[in-house]
Amino acid sequence: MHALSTFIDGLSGLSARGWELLQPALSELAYKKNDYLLKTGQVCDALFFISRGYCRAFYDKDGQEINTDFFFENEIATSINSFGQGVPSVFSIQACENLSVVRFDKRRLFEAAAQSTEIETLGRKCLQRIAAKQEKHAAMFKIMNATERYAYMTAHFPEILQRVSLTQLSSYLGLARETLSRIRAKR
Amino acid sequence: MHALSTFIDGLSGLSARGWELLQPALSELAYKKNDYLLKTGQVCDALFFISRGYCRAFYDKDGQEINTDFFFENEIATSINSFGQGVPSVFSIQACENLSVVRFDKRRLFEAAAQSTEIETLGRKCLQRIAAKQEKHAAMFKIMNATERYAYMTAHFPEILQRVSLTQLSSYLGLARETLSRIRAKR
DNA sequence: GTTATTTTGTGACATTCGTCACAGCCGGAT
DNA sequence: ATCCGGCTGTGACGAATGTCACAAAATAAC
Repeated sequence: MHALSTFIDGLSGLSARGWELLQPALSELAYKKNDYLLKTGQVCDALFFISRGYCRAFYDKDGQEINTDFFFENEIATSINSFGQGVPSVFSIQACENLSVVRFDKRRLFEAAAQSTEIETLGRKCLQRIAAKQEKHAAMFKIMNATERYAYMTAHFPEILQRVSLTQLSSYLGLARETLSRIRAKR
Repeated sequence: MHALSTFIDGLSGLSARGWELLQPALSELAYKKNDYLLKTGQVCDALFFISRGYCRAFYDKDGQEINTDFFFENEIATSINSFGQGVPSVFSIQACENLSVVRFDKRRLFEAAAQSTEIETLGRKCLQRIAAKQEKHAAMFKIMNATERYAYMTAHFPEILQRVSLTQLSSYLGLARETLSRIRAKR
């Protein structure tokens, strides 16, 4: 739980009472590599705080898997659309390594938030961070070409480069594996 | 203000007291076509609820303007990164038509939220909607090619097609104006 | 240590897309 | 009516990217 409390302190913090109210919503879970945290078609009823390992969100386009996101330690993995609107998720979330997570149960989280403004604020800040990540990521595709996108990733998210295979990374950057390989070959 | 109250009711609603607390944060403003709501480099200290007209967010890539977003009636326009983190915005927001907006002042909004959980909840729901929009939009670039992106827009956001010129739309879809013109020519 | 399996690199070629140039069209201003 | 500016379409051509095929390298499994 230590990683989680550091994460929460970085957002807006919680009083002792806030923590107490939050407890019923939390559970520590372990996933094995390739296990699913969420499958396409399911309604996402939880947030997953990643404490160790990493996972990916991917979309199945007639048999071909396209990665739409990666979640590393101290990030929240979820489908915003599914979680927020209560609709089936259009993508899956799968562990890429053995994974330790803290699961936030949606129903219990909302109950806790209803009793404590602190927790409501925490949820807002968390969403703010997710929205900001998506805003930047969406802009990347409009502003940059393939070479620039790769350079941007190496400059701003070197961790992803180190831990994710190029095969997995290519679809996240919106290009073919071979193209990414050739971009890297040019210096 | 009627459009705003309908919008808020659609999120989570507000009691009479909530409305009263929110008032000091709100101001009705009019922008003329081509006026700026936010300029690159400024810190965004407000949310803009669009009640009439529409505006665009665009990034300046060495002289060339690239549209990253459009905001129509009953949407919230802002830079999440700048507003949330208090950092200078990397893009501008500009009126594409004469515009009527309700401005939410950041400082006063936070004061109101501190006094009322309702308003805090409203902020969270609003962010949730923005995050969901970005999540879908970012996925579009990874999952679809140019032709599919255009077809997706016509199917899901016909309003944008009707009101935004193809010249403006092309950069939003991540392609050259001429390419969009040719995609349309093929049936 | 050896064998599978996965990952990465590379060549050949087709397709898509961007860039430049120019023409036609439309609407607003005078 | 005329002019002007912005928007859209189109041709020509080169650059970028995708696809298919296969080999080399790295990693995992036994």
